Amino acid sequence: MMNKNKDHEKKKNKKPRLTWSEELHRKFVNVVNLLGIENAVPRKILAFMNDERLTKENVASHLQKYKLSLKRISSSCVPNKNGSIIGCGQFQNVSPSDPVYQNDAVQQKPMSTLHSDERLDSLVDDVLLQWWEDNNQDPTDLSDVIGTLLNTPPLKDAVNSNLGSTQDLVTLASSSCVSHESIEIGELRQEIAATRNETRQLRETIHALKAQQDMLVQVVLQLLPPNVLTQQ
DNA sequence: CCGAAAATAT
DNA sequence: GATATTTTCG
Repeated sequence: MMNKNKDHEKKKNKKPRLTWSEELHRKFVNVVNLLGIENAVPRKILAFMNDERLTKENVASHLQKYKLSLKRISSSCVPNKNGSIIGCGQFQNVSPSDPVYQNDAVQQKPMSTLHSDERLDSLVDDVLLQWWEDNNQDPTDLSDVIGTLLNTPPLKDAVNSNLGSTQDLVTLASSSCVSHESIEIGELRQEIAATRNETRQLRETIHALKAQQDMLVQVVLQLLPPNVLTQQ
């Protein structure tokens, strides 16, 4: 009808172009990790995210891009698997400026080579505190509450690796203490033991919570297929 | 409904 | 021109 009326000023019933803020993306990744890339299909993701801003198409589109980025990353880690010729000289050629690292989650925790003390601190400050912080946030947001734990893939690994290095910590601390002759080695040991114990408890808590969440996810998934409201 | 590809918008 | 997001298609 309207002559040369471009779609410009037409904001009738059209939703404005969605932009995936970091917050939205984080939520998205949370849910995807929660469901597992396996069952992460648009409808379920949408239901779990439960965000009025989103439409199934939005999610589908973002999922497509997300999978592509995952694909790129994994393939750059495992160049090939052909049991034939061609010496495996393939090097990773994904520069830090690669869009993959800038746009999509998949952030690596740069704390794998820190020294014992720092590692412990990192564990507490950078991971666990983060976790608590996130978990204590607005408990009305299902996706956030549920996703937080799994949201931080580095969490489990970080905890385990640090837990594993606790032994080293003990020996390290002991030796350095001995060399400085009698500096309350007893207290030190105690402290170490306490920390160790604390860490163990935290790990247990995390395991428990994860189990709870996994269970919850299963329940919701069972409840989903029928006809959960999915229209926006 | 899903995922991939083509079309647009930024 | 490159990306991000939307729309079309199978």
